[in-house]
Parts: sequence; structure tokens; C-alpha cells
Amino acid sequence: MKKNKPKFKQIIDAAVIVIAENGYHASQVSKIAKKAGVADGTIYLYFKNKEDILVSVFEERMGQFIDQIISSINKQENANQKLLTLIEMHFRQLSEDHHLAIVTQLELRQSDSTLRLQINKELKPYLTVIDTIIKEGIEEKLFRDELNLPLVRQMIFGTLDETVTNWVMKERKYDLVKQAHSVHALLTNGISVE
Amino acid sequence: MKKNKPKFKQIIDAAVIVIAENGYHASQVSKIAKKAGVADGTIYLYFKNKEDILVSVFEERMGQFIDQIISSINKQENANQKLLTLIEMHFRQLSEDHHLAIVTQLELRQSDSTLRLQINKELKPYLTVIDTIIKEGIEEKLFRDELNLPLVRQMIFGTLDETVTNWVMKERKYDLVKQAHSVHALLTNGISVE
Amino acid sequence: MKKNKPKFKQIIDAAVIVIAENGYHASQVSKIAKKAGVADGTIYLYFKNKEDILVSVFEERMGQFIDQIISSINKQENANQKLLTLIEMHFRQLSEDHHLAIVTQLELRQSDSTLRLQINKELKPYLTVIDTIIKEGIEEKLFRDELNLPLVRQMIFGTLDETVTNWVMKERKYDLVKQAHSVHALLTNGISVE
Amino acid sequence: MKKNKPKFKQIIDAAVIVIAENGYHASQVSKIAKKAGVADGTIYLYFKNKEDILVSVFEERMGQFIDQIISSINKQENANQKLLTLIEMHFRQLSEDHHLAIVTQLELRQSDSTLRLQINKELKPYLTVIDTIIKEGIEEKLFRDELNLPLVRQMIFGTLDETVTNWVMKERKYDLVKQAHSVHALLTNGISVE
DNA sequence: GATGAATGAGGCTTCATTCAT
DNA sequence: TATGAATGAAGCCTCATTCAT
Repeated sequence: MKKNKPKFKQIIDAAVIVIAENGYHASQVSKIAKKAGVADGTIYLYFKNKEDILVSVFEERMGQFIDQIISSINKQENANQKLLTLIEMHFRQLSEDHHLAIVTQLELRQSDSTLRLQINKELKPYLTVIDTIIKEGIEEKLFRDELNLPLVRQMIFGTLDETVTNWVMKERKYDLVKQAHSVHALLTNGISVE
Repeated sequence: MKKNKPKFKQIIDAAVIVIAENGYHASQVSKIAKKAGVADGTIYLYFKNKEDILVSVFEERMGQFIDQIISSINKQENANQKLLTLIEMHFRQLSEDHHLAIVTQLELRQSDSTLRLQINKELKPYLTVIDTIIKEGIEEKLFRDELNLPLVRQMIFGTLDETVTNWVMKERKYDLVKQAHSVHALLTNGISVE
Repeated sequence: MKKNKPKFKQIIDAAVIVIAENGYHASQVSKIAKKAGVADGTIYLYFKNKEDILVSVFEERMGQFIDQIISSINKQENANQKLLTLIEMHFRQLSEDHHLAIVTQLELRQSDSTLRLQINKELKPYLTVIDTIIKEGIEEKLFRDELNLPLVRQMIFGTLDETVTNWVMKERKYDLVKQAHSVHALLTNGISVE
Repeated sequence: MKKNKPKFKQIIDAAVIVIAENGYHASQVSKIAKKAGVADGTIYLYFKNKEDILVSVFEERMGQFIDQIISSINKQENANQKLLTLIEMHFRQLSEDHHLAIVTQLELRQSDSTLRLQINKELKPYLTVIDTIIKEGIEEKLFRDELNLPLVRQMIFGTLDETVTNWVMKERKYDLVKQAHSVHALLTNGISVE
């Protein structure tokens, strides 16, 4: 299994940094190889082509990202706590790896539709986690039971995504994690008085 | 002023269609020229370079988009009505011009960071409109007064954006405008019971 | 029609010389472009890809080659005369354009099967001319009537081809055209006494 | 002597099959190694480089090919019989090893001039055998004594070669060996009446 | 002797942009 | 103004060969 060889991770890590620093379009394979400390050709022993590197970046990192969130959520008692934890973990992980944040929020969105399709597939488990929390919340009578599931999911994911993107574009000048509670409050209580 | 000459608009319109139909990366200048019915070189009499076409697409169309929303909002009495109108108009306009929806939600995001910076500039007035509504809502005691303005704006814009993107990616198979009320309810009342 | 533009012929001519001088595998597109006095990209305004240049070389030159032979043959009275003329013209034309001789006898045979298939298509009319002469000869009772047509064609073409290849590989140190009569005699009378 | 080690022959045999099945250009060293059941690097313990494999293919197989023909010819009484035997053996051997036929008639001709030079050297003994038969035939007064030796040799070899190539390209759908007599008759008696 | 992971040079092609007409 | 033929820079990928084990 190629994924367990050290060079596989070396190249993935190099790719994240190179893309974050140079932008998606200026990230030539040769630049990634150099940063990873391998020859250009070596890349192709581990990846089918350039696109495959990018998909793998997402697979590897998004996989970890979601696994972390799920394991944290499982320690929580109810849907409200779980939602808060999801938000905190989402913000924390991207805060702690700003290269990854730049890549996921800005650079990878420049990829063409074939790649974006792959990326959406990777994203699906995350959306499923959100769905599960909402359904639990409804069962626990914490959330309103007439909620339109896809709409709520879009609100939650859209809000988190937009918040992180803004933070990245403002060059990460403020503490993203600290906003988790407010975002949670907004999503649960809305903006209306009472 | 070049903007008032007929070929300027011809080229912008052609660009929207070509990008929507072919995707950002397969939209060569020559293809846009052909669709616009002009020679390749003519493009450069009206636009500095390819990026300039794309920025102009956004300037022109986003300008109209926002103007429409503002004029509709101004007929509304309070912040709640205005927010609902904004959502409806946002959804309606993109529903009615699906080429534009594809371009704004999917294709233009593939542009590089320079272009995206420009696009964000064009987006600013829209975000300001949202801010204004929120502030009005607080003054009118319709919205909670401890709201974090940027956060609320991100929630609103993030939710609308994600909702439209999902609709585009699902190939516009359902009625987006019909979702305006539910989205409005979610944003104002949150998801919690009570 | 691209074939009538001067650059089309310029590039074909350059390709013949570059391939003859450098060999098939060392004939980069950039080298052909340079010899033709055009930019690399210009090649692709006239040819689909590199292979298309080579097919066109054959189409153009082989077309002329065969046309010349046919028009000369038509002035001859009987099949025997026609066969002699075909041999003479075959030898003469390749003698007079040694670049073309090198390309057809040595370099173009290195092409891959896709290209060789195309080349064989171009060659077909020539083989048909040979067939026609043989059939005429039989009708005129000059040639034996139990002849196996494909076999005779293979003997004639194989002999001419091998003779020219040998001459090219011996670096054209002797007069090829002078051998036409002997070759004709061999083919018609065989090698046996009586 | 490396030639006597089993892996040497293993690799040669693998090369013939791989080239026949994949074509010259798609026959990477790694593919030959795999088919031979050795590691890529092992190839280089037995052959100087890739070209050396191909030259060796010819050396080994052509050597056998010619030896077979010579030993068959020596059993014949006169030049006429010998020529017929040569033709039969030439056709029979390639008929019986169609991989070799594909490689010699089609694929190896794609090699570059350096390699073809080597191949021609291997071919020389065969041409010498032909020459010897012709000279014998003249001495035996079976063949005309004013024959131009190189020319006759080119006719014989060219005819055989073209005949086999046609048979290979027609995907070996007819019996090549059965044509030996007709080809022999053509070469000895020519095509003319009387 | 045998392995196979690693190397890195090399070339075809696209397409935004220019400029002579 | 308008044209469109011509330009030429730039990058992904393959595969013969090496060499540490």
C-alpha cells in the first residue's frame, strides 16, 4: 500500500505547503517535488498525475479532519453540545494548520470540475455528521421538529465555511476559535429577539 | 466610455454563456470572441486582458444584481421584511439566469487569487446591504442587540451562498425561490425549540 | 484550404529536410519550425499534431511522385514499356530528391503503426498502378496469363524498394537510374537461362 | 559467456513476445523484465542497454534462421533447388514463429539508424547465402551469366521481404509457405511470355 | 548475482496576446 | 475601429538507467 510509505506523506505535506504559498495555479509538479526532496519522476511512483496529488491531499487531510471531529463529538452528551464541539473542532483544526486552511478555503476551489467532484465526495461524510447531529437534536427535542434537514445543513456548513474563508482572507488576524460560541448561538437561536 | 458601446456588452454576455457552458478553464478568449461575433483582437480593444473580462462580468452583472435587491428592499417597511426580500431576490435573480448562477457559484471560483480579490471588492456593497439590514433590525428591536455584526453577516451570506451552490450542483432540479421563507425562518429563529 | 497557403508547403519542405538530416526520432517539432522559419505554434495552425506533419509529407510528396509516374506511363504504348517507365521514374524521382529518398526508405519506416497505416493508404494508388500494368500486359499477351497478381506486384514493388534502400544505404554512390533497364530485364525475363 | 546463461535467453524470448504484442514503442524495458520474470536491473547484467537487447534478438534469432536455411540448402543438388529451398525455409520459419515475423517485418524497422545498421550486419550472411546460390546457378548454367549479382540479390531479398511483410500485415490469413513455388517461378522465369 | 525504488532529462502542445493590414 | 494570422513561453509526464541493499 503506497499510502503507508513515508514518501507518500512527504509529498502530500509538500503539496499543501507549496499550494498554500504559491497558489494553486503556480504549483508546478516540479516545485512540489523539490519541496518534498524527491525527483520529479518519483511523484509519479506514488500519484497517477497532478490531479491525483490534490485529491489525495483532500482525502488524507479531510479524513483526519473529520475523524478528529467525530471522535470529539462522541464524547458529548447531546446534540447541542455536539454541534458546539463540531464548530470548535472545525475552527480549531484549521486555525492550527493555516497552510491547510488556505488550501481548503481558497486554492482548492480553483480546481476544475472533475477535481471538485472528487472533493465533494470527500466532503460528504462531514455533511452526514452534521445531518446526524440535527436528527439527534430533533429526537432529543432540542431542535424544532419541522426543520428542513438539507436547508439546516446548508446553513450550518455555509456559515462555518464563510466564517473560515473570511478569517483566511483577513489573513488570520483574529482568533477564530473564540468565535465558536457566538456562531453556535447564532445557529441555534437565530437572530431574532426571542 | 467603452462600457456604453454595444460590443462591450456583447462580449460580457458571450463570456457568461461560454463560461457557463464550457467551464472556466475551457473558456478561451477565442471562444468568447466567436460567441460574441467579433475577432479575437477586438476583445483587446475593450478589455485589458482576459482577467479584465471576468472582472467586468462580475462588475456588470453583480452591479445589476445588487441594484435590483436594493430597490426591492427599499419598498419594505422593516428589517425582517427586508431580509426576506433580500433572500427572495437573491434566489430569484439567480434562478432566472442560470448561466449567471453557474458562473458565480462554480466557475468564477476557479479563478486565481488576484481575480478573486477583485471579485470580493465587487461583492462588498452587497455585504454592506446585509449589514445595514441587521443594524436596522437591531434598532427596530427586531433582532437581538448583542449580535456580532460580521458574524451574522457571514451566517447570512454563507447560508445563501451554500444554498444556491447546492441548488446549482443538483442541476437546479427544484424551485430555489420557494425555499426563501424557510431560509429566512432559520436565520431569524435559529434551530432551537423556542 | 490550408494546403494552398505558402506556409503549409514551407513546413512540409522543412520537415523533409530535417528528418533526412537528423533522423525521424531526433526531428523535434521545434527543429522543423526553425528550419521553416516559423514559430513553433504556427505549426499547429496548419497541422493537427506532429504525426499529421509526417502523414502530410507523404500525402503531398507521394501524390506528386505517383502523378508524375502515371503521366509518364500514359505516353507509353504497351505494358512492357510502361513497366520500364515506372521503374525509371521511380528511380529518377528519388535520385533527384535524395532528402525524400532518405525519408521514405529509412526514416518514415520508424514511425509507429498508426502512422504506417496512413502511409500504406497513400501507397495504395501506386500499387494499383502496378496492378493495372500487369493486367494490361496479360491482355496484350506480353505477360504470362497464369500470373498471381498480388505476388507479381510484391515482386515488383519489393525489388524496387529494396534496390532504392540499398542505394540509399550505400550513400548513393552509384547511378540508380542506370539500373532501371537491368531491373526491368530481371523482372520480365527472370534469372533462368531461356 | 553470458549468452549461455539461462536468463539471457529468457530475456531475449520475452523481448520478442513483448515487442510482437505491444509494438516497438510500447515495449519498455520494465515490460520485458516482467515478462522474463526478472527485475528491471537484472536486464542490465546481461545487456549493455535497451538497444543491445534488440540487437541480440536479431543476432540470436537471425543466426538460427540462417543456420537452418544453410543446412537445408546443403542437402540440395543444384542452384535451382537451393533457391526454392531458401524461399520455402524463409517462409516456413516465419510462418511457424509469428511473433518473430511481426518483430522482424514491422516492429524492428522502427528502430533508429544505429540499430538498423547493426541489424544489417546480422543480415549480411543471409545475403551472402543468396549470392552464393546465384553464382552456383551461373556456373551450373542454370542462371543467365550476364546477371548483375547485387541486383539479383536485391530482387530476391526484396521480393521475399515484401511478400512476408504483406502476409504479416494481412494478419497472416493465408498460407505463406504455399506461395513458395510461385515466388520461385516468378523469380526464375520472370513475368514475360516465353 | 539479483533487486526495484529512485532518478531527471527532454518534447509536444495550448492559448493569451500582438501587430501589420 | 476591426481583423486574425502569428507568436513563443511554459509544464506535465515517461521511461531508460543506476545503485544501495
